[in-house]
Amino acid sequence: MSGSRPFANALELLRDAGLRPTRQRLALARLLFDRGDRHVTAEQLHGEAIAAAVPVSLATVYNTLHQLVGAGLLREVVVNPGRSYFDTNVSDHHHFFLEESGRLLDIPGDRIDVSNVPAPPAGTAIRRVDVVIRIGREAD
Amino acid sequence: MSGSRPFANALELLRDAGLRPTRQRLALARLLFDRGDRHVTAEQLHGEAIAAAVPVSLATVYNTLHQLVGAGLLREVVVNPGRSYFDTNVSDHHHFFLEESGRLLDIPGDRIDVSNVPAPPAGTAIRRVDVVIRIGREAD
DNA sequence: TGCCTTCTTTAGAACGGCTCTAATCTGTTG
DNA sequence: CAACAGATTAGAGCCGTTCTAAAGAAGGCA
Repeated sequence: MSGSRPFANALELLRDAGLRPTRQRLALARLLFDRGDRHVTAEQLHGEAIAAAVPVSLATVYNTLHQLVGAGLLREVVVNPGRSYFDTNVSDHHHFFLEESGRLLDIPGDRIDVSNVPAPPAGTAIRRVDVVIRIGREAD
Repeated sequence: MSGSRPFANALELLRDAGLRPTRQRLALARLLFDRGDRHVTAEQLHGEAIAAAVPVSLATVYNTLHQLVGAGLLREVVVNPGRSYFDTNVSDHHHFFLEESGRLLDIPGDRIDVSNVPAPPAGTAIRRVDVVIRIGREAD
């Protein structure tokens, strides 16, 4: 009963990120990080918080998500115009995107090799390499 | 003076796609395909059409862009939440995305190797593999 | 403990990109 | 040239997200 214990961690996690551990942020952090890797939209998370009897406004959900992204605890994944996903897995990895259902699935970073990448333009550096494999029903 | 001549092609291009060559569609097709590979947003294209004294509504720009995507003549690129880019290069290739300016740069398909890709879930097939290399000012 | 400052939360308005609607217009076919 | 299907349009509407200004909580310090 130790290791990456979730409950106590939400507090530390927020403190380490320099965020005051408020009721709302604690609840959101737990919803996000207590169940392993997740891909949630702001609205989903908001719904879960409400369902868990934690009244949080949508604005706060967005604020918190962006703060966690800023702290490197969350990653924003863009696969769909007009909707952002937030990924609790911040390790090096990529995604399958199921176009029909809008679901995301992780692909471990070591399961894909991206090689032979050209150098970025002068004065710029690579921030991230995103591989999105769009999949759909077989035989379209 | 032959080959992929632009002007005459706009007509053919639309007919081959099963789209009536209307004034608006012809103008948009020329703006899109007469200058080599481009990455445009709907609003950009709309602005160009207006500037070229071709009165087109934004709704028509969207309609036309989607029809061209459906015909395989254009490709939608999603890198930014809340804004779509349309890419006139439909060959196999990938992108640099300059986060500061919002610009896209093509990377030829043969300049990147994506290998060792896991099989997609049963009953699904890969539709496309998108690699987006996000770049920013050096030394962040 | 209570006060004070700072940070956080909030409802609701606002925003931006995109889509829809229903009326008008234009290409095309016979 | 008539007539119909398809295309265009202005403007309203939609949806995810952000902004605003005011009220509310955390934490520090006397």
